[in-house]
Amino acid sequence: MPRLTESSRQARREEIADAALRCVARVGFTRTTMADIIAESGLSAGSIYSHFPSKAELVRFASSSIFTTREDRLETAFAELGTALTPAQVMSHMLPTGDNDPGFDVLVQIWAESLTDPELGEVVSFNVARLRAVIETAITPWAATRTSSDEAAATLADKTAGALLTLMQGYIVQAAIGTKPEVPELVRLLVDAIDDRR
Amino acid sequence: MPRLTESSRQARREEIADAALRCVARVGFTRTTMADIIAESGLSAGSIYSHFPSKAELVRFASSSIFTTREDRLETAFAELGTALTPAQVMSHMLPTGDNDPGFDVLVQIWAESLTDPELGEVVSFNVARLRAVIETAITPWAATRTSSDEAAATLADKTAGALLTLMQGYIVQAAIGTKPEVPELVRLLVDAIDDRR
DNA sequence: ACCTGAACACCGTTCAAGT
DNA sequence: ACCTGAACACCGTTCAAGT
Repeated sequence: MPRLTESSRQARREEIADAALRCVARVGFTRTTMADIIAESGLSAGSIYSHFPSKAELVRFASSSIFTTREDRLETAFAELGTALTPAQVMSHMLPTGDNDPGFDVLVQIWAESLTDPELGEVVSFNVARLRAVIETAITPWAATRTSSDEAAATLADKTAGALLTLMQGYIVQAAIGTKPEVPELVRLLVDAIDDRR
Repeated sequence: MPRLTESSRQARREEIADAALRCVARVGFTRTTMADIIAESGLSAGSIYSHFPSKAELVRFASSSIFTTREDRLETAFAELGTALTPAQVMSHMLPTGDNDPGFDVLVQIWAESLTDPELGEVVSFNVARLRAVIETAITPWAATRTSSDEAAATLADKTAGALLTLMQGYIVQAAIGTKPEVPELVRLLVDAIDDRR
């Protein structure tokens, strides 16, 4: 059999990863079995292992594509919304309130898995950094209106992006394990509660 | 062999759970194996299975004791600090900044596991509710200073407790997977960023 | 009743054999 | 080169046999 071209090798890897993601959507991350993925992909065990050296590596690949999909969607949304976004608007767009986003469950499971899989940890770190950069870019115009120099604006945007990320992670955990908070109310309550200068 | 008294049965269950928790501290939650727990406890497989019907049940028991320990510690700390706590002070006490708390990793792993184990999900829900109640009690005097009726104070304390919980969960995720935020700075940044009334 | 440890079923991975 | 599927090693659980 002739060697697959590089692009069809890549396509095959994505086909396998997609099968894995369909399993994850159905039975959860940790509970997804190689036998599930084998059945869902329609390939054989050996074939899958000729494309991925291990289940862990497959999971990393699939996780990475989950992150990338979210980040790309967000980047596009921010670009379309124009440049005058406040942090609160950014938060609202990152945390869609309508549908029961099954992706949140998967995110929490990936975070947990990354704590015992250093290589997956790197995938997570990389993507947290990218998401942070996306947020930072989106709020930089806002930061510029509150500071006097470009440098100060960059610092504020950077640090604020980190804080928003932390709040967003809390929202995701809360949405996954319990009730999904209302973003505007959450924000209002926190501001009322925490600002000790009032 | 005579039947163990109820209290020594209980003691044996805790002995096994403690062995499990030592394994979790060493190799992580998902990666802990029954063989590890068997070796660590010094008992045999059959013996452990005469005290717990499954690994899942053992994990639930151990998880529950992790939560209870944290909640008890917090309740005591709040009681000792007196009744005039602000939400920001409550946050600071829930998220110790000094040591590299390994418990945060375990919490994230328990949250993830609870998403595919409904019974563990109940354990988590129960303990989130208890933690929320502990926070609510601690901030009720503060809420009373900002409202005109007891009823309004109770509502504010309840909703604020939920918001603090969400922020705390974000902090825990952030601390587990990346860099631990500084609580005061996090709070200040969020307030500056999010309050659209300024 | 409580405990032991060999045995079983299941899941991740490998490998000899096909095309 | 890519694929197949039986075989292997490992892990959760059971069970006949001990005290």
